[in-house]
Amino acid sequence: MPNPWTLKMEMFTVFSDEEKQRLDKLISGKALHHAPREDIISDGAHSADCHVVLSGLACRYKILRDGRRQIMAFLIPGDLCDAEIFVLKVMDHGVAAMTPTTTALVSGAAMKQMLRETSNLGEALWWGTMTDLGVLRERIIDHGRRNAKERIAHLLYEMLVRYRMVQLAPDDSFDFPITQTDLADATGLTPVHANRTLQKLRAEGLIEKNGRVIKVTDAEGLKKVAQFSGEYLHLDRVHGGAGIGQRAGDLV
Amino acid sequence: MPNPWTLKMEMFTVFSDEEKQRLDKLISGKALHHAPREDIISDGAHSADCHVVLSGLACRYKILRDGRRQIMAFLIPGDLCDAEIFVLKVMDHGVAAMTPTTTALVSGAAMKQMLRETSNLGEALWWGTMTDLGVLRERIIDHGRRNAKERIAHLLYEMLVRYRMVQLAPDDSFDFPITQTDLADATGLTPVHANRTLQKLRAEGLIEKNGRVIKVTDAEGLKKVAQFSGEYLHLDRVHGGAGIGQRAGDLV
DNA sequence: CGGCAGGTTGAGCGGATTCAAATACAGTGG
DNA sequence: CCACTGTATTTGAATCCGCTCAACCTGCCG
Repeated sequence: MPNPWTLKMEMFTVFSDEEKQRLDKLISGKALHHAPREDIISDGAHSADCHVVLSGLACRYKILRDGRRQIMAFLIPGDLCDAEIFVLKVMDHGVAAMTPTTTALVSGAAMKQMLRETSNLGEALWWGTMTDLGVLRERIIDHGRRNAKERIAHLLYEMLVRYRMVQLAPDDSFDFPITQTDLADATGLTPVHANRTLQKLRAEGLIEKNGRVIKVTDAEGLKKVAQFSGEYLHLDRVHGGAGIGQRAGDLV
Repeated sequence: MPNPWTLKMEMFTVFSDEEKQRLDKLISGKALHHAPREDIISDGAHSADCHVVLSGLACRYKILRDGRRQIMAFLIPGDLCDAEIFVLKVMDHGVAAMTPTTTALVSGAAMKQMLRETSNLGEALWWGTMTDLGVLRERIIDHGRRNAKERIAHLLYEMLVRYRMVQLAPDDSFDFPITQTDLADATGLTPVHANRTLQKLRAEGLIEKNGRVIKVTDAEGLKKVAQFSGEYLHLDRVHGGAGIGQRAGDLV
């Protein structure tokens, strides 16, 4: 089973065996274990190396002076936590683990060099950054122009697609053990309202929650209420091989 | 007077004369003129080259199926419209002129090469992309955790700082001829509510509007209402020279 | 002068918040 | 095994921020 980082980037390109091995080697170095609520990188910190999520769930967040918190993104296996370290002095937000999470510490120098290459690897890293931008823009639309129900539906559907990318959504269900307070901080709602909205989505038979796992019982329905359109994830593998395996676009 | 693109990037680094000339040359090619409301790049389009705003005002936007519009970012002189063209097949949003706008068409190949360089230029381009990410994240906080007044104040203060970067905010006033409907689409409010909120900011003596130009009459006050903290713009010139000129951090 | 886009104002409504209390649940230690 | 504790979820009721709808005003341009 390939590592999630490779899996994710293969949504964009096709790697040679050699390239895959190179990626494997990069993340096979030091693995870090983070307890829930522990910062993986703190706001204002700097690091020479960067972190790739291997398992678990993390989030980008920022806390305002008056204590209000906003979660700006969820990070799942395969996601890069801190691409900014290559040029910026300090992080302008924090990244924290939400569940027990493991990350691979990847040499900043090696990453930087890879980004500079004209290769599948360099392109794929770029693609990751650009789709991160796309995801953030979509979140702005969520908050600005979608109501509570659409907003939560959109977030959940996006998570479904992203989990599918790294093959962690068997049967349209995925491990997503966040509290409703976390969900509220991510969607810009209050915990109470997040709760009531979630109940509606369940009542309409779109999703189910069994403990830590979310099961999307009506993917098409959820997609429809969310007005989801997956172009912003750019899952159109450019150097598509001869029909081997699943086409990336089929995931949305 | 240096071009705005160079000016902006000099908030991050210090260019040699040679580097400045190279930038000048890059944007001295074809200049494009765009009428208000005209797309500079359309959603779904692809281009081999990319656009740098030289004058005027543009925005990134997306329109939902039901007609709702969200403006995700404003682009002012010095801003790069479409860094994504290097790796992505198509734009996942549109960029439109809001006023008569001129852009320089920069060769995609030349840009791509520059990004690959280990040089001040390459770093500066990266910095631009990373701060774009920061700005988007801040917009998410705006929408998720700030009320109408804080939100508009935050946007306006950010615009002030960004106009200062390219020396277009003499006396804390800048040309920002957007309609209240545009402002509403950017802040996730309705035009009516944007109007009332704007009135409050004026009544409190924080801003003034004279025709097309916004004058920030009480910068400190506006900053306070907005709970503005400028770290996310990363205006800390790394290779700072011997105290020549204004320190970038003084702009926030 | 008429037309039109943008700005302003008022009144009523509603989605989301706030505050508060009740319930469910998991872990811990006696 | 159960009482105890802290955390998360659920429910209710009152309130408010921002929305909707609609009218009116203003400045600009043909």
